[in-house]
Amino acid sequence: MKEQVITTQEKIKQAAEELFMVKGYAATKTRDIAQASGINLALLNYHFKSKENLFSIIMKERFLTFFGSVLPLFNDKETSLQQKFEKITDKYFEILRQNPDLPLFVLGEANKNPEGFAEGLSGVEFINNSYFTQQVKAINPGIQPENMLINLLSVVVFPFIMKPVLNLLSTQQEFNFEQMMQERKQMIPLWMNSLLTQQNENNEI
Amino acid sequence: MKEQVITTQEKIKQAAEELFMVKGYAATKTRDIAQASGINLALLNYHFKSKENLFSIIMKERFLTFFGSVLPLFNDKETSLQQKFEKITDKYFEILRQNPDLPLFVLGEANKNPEGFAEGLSGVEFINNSYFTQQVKAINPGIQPENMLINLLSVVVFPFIMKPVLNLLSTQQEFNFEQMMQERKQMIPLWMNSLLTQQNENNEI
DNA sequence: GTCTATAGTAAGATAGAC
DNA sequence: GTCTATCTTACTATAGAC
Repeated sequence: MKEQVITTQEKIKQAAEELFMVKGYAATKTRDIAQASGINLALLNYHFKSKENLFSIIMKERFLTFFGSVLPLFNDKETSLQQKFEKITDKYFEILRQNPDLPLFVLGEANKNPEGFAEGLSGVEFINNSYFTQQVKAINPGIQPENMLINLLSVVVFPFIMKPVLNLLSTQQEFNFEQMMQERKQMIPLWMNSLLTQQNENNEI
Repeated sequence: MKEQVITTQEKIKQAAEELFMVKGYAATKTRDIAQASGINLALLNYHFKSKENLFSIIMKERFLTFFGSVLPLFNDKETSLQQKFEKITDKYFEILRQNPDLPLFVLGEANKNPEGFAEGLSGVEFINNSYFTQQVKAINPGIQPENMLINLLSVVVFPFIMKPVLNLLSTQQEFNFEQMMQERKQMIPLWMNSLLTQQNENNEI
């Protein structure tokens, strides 16, 4: 185990990250960051030059956390579609459990500042005609592959985004977020499978 | 057609809504709102007392737009599950096409301020043991009904939230958001159907 | 590297004339 | 109802001592 010397820079970054994620850029004040870091306001500017710069550094790291480890799985030539569904689900659940505020932060910023967002993603291997796309086309040519990508990300990520809404449910009835997520993690690959292979029978229910 | 007299209050509210949605509360300055409304800063406070108050009014209206017209559909005793899937999808697509920034705004605020969020939703008929829930249990007791609720909302709403990400895709290949959404609107009810009725066969693909 | 003190500015809100 | 001008506070950033 490497010696855990937490530098001042690290302390500031961790505190800033927490605040930016929860309150957003504009609502986070440099004084709050300084206080949460246990250091002085001037020191923040000494280390990071400006609030804008500090934010930019953190944002790029978070973008990579959100996309970097998952997108490559789409292009893996060694795995079947079924395996992709499983691996992507597992990986994302792991990431999102540790960073529940990540999706809203990343997607919110992507919305407020699309240019900076695109720039922050330089270096990320993208979906562009990925192997995933080819596999979907091979199995079901009747569906746009992008829609399978979206379906998968939707059912994995969205529950974390709507957690506050779900918590409203839990005050009204017996409801357990963790228990629900466990079922999801297990079921999502099967669900994706049945989406992909459904035969448009449209059997009335 | 009623005479379209847009009052000053309306002008301010519309401008403020636009700005709050795109930039968020803290990043939106009262001077920006005044300018976008074509009126003066003082007049904003004359009509709405404070920025906080103006925001609170707009937020509550948006919460109702987002939840009010859709949640009752879950409790409709006259419609089958299949019909619910269709109606909810149609209704939400209609709302979200007109208000593409709505989900991020509502869910972002719900995250930053859960108390105010819950408060703003007083009066909304909720899912609490809805007829939808009973129908899901009847057809497939092996799935938590909340997870079907989440699945439906996920595949409907999440594409609007990740639109900026999808736009990145479109710069790399031929990709049309509208075309994709059309397929989704048509397919989502069928997808939901096959999720619900799948038999856990786990056929390898 | 870290602090105190302060400069400089931006933001929300109000006073008071019309 | 609407405006101009102004008050007051809060914020980012820097200067300068240690």
